[in-house]
Amino acid sequence: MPEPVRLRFAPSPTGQLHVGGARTALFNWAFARRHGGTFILRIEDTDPERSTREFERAILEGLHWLGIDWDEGPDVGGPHGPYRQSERIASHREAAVRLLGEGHAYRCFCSTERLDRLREAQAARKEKPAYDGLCKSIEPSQAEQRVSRGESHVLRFRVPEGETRFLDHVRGEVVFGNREVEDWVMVRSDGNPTYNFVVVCDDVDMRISHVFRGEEHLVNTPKQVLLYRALGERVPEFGHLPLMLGTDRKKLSKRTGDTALQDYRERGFPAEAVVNFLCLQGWALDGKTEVFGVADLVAKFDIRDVNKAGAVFDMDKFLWLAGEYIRRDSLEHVGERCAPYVIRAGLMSQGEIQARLGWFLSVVAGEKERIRTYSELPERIAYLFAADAVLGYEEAAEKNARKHAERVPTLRDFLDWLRPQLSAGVDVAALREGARAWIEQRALKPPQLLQPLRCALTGQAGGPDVFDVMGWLGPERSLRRIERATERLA
RNA sequence: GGCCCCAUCGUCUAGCCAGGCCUAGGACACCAGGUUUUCAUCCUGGCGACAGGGGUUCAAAUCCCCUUGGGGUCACCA
Repeated sequence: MPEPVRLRFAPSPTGQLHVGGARTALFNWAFARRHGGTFILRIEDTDPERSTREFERAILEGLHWLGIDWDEGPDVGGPHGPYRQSERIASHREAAVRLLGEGHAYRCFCSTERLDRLREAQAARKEKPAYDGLCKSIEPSQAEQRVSRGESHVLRFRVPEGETRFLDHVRGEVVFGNREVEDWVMVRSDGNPTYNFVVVCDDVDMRISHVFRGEEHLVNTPKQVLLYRALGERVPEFGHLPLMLGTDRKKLSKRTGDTALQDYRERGFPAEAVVNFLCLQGWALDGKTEVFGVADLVAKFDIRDVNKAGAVFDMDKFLWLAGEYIRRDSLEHVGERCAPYVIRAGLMSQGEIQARLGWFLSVVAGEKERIRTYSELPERIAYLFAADAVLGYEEAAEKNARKHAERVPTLRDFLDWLRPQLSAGVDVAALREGARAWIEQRALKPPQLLQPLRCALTGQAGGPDVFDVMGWLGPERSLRRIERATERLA
């Protein structure tokens, strides 16, 4: 284990934090914490066109939401800052000049047009598109002259002969023939450095010991290893995480579903469930335990236990996990999390929830084991807020009610019994017991009363105990709904 | 297409590195039954995989090779 242990997560603020990126961050963080190392957040904003502070903020917030913290970063500072690549240009420039002086890089004056033509021709001949090295052999002095004349150019890395091998902690030894690695652009014609260049410069400057990232970066690694060597620096340990796949088995993309962490947050997935699910994509705690938290991850995570094969994102399992967390959570907390969705749906205001917190929590308790995400609550309890006179009946609910031929007389009889019971409000427990006796006395099967009653009160086929529902509705509304059902279910 | 990576139930995975303990374990989903006034929860059971072919070995899911299949990547994006 190289010391000190220093890992980083380096997102580019050109969009929302991707769930795959979130998992990468999580694994890097867990490894750092497991080994008492340092976890660093670095913002890769070298693409000024697409990078925004807005996205940067959203990414930081998303990571915080997952419970990931960092020891060094753009917001907290640290001894190896700045932590935004755009602010590290001076150091990049210095490295570029050095590489150029030592012959590890050269100036390339080829125009974009020539490069395009080159690639076209190569494609036509079914060759791999790659830079042909035209400018490789230009004398440095001659190159400097052309530069002083103001000729536009880029800086390319001079890839040596031979092959490049490195040990990947997920995959084992990986070998690339250097002929497959073209002389890639380090610095653009506008003077801005490219990703493959800065990532190495910054990882060197920040003394990064382990680089764990998505498998899509595997092919970049030889370029970077070569650069570390040219710089005379220690090559970090690598680990390329398997891709997260859509149901089409391709890299998870917007086409196959929500890819932004924020989407899941907005859909009301508990953060702990997201973390848990992300862990399960490519890693397992012990092969048996499915539900576990960050403490277990930190205690057991080993990069060598990460799977090599890509993992298909299984929404069913994700939803199951989310529900599992909600079921295990406290009523108060679930209520608190659900409240914004209830408000957004226009069911209650913040003030109403506060004023009737006991009532609200009772309703939440009734649905807690049924919802899988916080956002599922409003649609499930909307019937409580509907006007009694226009409450709609779901098809399945009405079907269940109409199964019973004697539904209307039964409801009428029940209503006669119920009215006096409700004169002093709803005592749910007493009502439930009373109704049970009532059913028994008439030698009815419970569904004969309860299914029409459920339809009358909720218009839904499923849901919590009907007597709880009456408690929530209160006496007047309960009676009104049952009265109306004696007509509607006729 | 070149290069690189990968391959256990439909899906996530354990087992593989250190070959026998594997009649391949768990979970999601699905199906059946039980509990419940319905739905959900919960409980029980079922379905269901070592991609194919060669080797190595007394013994292979585990090691090697080939085939097939899948994926990633081929920018002055990151």
